[in-house]
Amino acid sequence: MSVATVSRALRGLPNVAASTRRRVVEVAAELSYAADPAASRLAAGRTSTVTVVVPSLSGWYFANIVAGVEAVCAEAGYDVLVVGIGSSHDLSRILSKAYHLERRTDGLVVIDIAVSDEAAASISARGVSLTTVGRVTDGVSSLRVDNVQVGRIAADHLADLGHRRLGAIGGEQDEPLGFEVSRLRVAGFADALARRNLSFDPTLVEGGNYSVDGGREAMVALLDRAAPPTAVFALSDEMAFGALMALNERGLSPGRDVSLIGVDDHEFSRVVGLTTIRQSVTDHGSAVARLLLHAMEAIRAGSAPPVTHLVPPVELVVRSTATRN
Amino acid sequence: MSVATVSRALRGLPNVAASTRRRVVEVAAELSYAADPAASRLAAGRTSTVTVVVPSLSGWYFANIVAGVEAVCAEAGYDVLVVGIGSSHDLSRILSKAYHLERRTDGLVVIDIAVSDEAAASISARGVSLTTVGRVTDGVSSLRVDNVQVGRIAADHLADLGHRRLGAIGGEQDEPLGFEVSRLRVAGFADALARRNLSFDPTLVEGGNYSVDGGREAMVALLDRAAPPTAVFALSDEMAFGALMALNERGLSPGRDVSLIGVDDHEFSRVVGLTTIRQSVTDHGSAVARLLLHAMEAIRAGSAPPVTHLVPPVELVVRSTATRN
DNA sequence: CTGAAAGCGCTAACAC
DNA sequence: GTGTTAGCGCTTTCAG
Repeated sequence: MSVATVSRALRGLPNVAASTRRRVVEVAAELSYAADPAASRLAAGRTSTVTVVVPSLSGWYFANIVAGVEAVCAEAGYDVLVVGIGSSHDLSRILSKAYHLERRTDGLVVIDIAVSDEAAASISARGVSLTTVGRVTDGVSSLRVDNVQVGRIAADHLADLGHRRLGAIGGEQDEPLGFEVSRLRVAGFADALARRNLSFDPTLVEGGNYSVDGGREAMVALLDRAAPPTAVFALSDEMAFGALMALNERGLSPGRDVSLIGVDDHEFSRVVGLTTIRQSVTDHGSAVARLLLHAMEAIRAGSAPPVTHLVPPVELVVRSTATRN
Repeated sequence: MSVATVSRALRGLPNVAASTRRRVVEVAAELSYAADPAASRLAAGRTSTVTVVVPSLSGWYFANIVAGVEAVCAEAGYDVLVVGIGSSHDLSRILSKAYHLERRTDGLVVIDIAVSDEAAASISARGVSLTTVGRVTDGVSSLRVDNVQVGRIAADHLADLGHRRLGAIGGEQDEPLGFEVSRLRVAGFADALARRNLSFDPTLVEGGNYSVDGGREAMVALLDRAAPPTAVFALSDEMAFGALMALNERGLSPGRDVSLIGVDDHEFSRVVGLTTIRQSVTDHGSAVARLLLHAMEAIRAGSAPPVTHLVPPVELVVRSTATRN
């Protein structure tokens, strides 16, 4: 029996007699033989590897997305490569010709990092599939929550509770990784207030850098205003935790003195009774990985990959940090 | 100029005239040429890839270790592959002959998963370097905190505060991934108490599964005892957070009614004032990655890889959840 | 110090 | 359906 037949049989290609295939598979199992990945990569150009590009791995949000991606890709037989692009702000490193992206990976999931149309085109030209989370690029499958709606939900809840002087803790002036998330959430927040003819003072938005410390400092800054807000919208739970610290340090009680709402429904939100807007981050990771798997399958079959934009729901979770004014 | 010379020049091998090398490097930069990773893998057997094997990616501890590993490996020019072992309890999948471990990776960092002597031997026989975190195997470089000491620090602190009836929240009866961590911490805890002639009631240890929910349930179970402990040692901060929830639910105040100490110094510990024992997890990841880099370098140079066991320090961080009895 | 040539272990045309 | 034969793009002897 020739190597070619074995190769075909093992990969489920057509033009192999059922009986032949059966025997090959059987013997392969017996010998626990499988194709050398390095060799098939070189010969076929297929890597059986998926690459996740994240700004950082520490941080609840990214870690959970990656966990979701890893779980489904591993299940599907792909290796998963993790690339942290730290503060480099873009994808240029892995797009450089010398990096040989297409020799390293079959698919890319890019998390909360802007992918320009040119970058997407270049990736696709190399035969690499692409999906994004948190940001959308024309013609590439993506997953993102409706951040405008997130902002609206926060504003509506706070306004329903009778709050009129509202603040927010969000991204920095200099958005490090192109988090347009902050902009959208704040826009939704302001919009919902406007619809109610409530005013929103944009100077009551403090940068919180999506970290506990940043949230703490932002809350301190807000409390130091001449007229501090009676309620604040933290754009992530981690920043809300920092805000809680700041309140505690001043002897203020969340809910009683200042209302607070976050976003994420982090495991610890329950611990401190944080009212928040839930998103199921690990599920987002799994979902976007499945999108990628489909795209790679299509490419392998020679058809155009489907373009799907997933917008998973978010949900208000009422706990005790936001109360009637 | 022949391909062989270029190959040698670019990889810094000897037997290349300085002038030749200079020109090659120059032209390569100009063309942004670099060797195709798939091809060099096949030809040289070197992958320039490091694999991190973790029980899970969600969870603060693992995510941070991986972050540390990724940062230094990427810096050193290695791709980093992440393999979640989930509940499979061991490394068998990646050790199977068919997986071709040595064709996928140059080095392995295995986190909190038992590596038997045979497994280590098999890995090393394939020319793959190995380092571990949290557990140690003979002859393989590792990093772990002194978990016995962690337990002692907790016990000493609580005993110093006058507590005499102590409980602990730790691993499960059926240790899922071979966390001997729990055993060691509890052993150190009991030992420190014994040295002070204080008794430790082993039935006051409840499994908490290293999760918030698990910690909560464990604390509930402890509170339901006929004689509940006045202080409890949670073997991780995440479990301590769950314990805090349980206390809140019963209207009990941490510190005042029941003292609590954790382990990790999670970002969130400051938020709730959790007294804890700090370990710098991301640094652990970086440190173990450097160990691996050295080992791989040695292997490449044909020398025996050095075996180093790092035991980074831990540190008591006094906050407000543990107070005088 | 440099070049020629033989693989690394597969996959993909192309014949049969 | 199956076998044969070129490569995939490097690295690595081995001559020179």
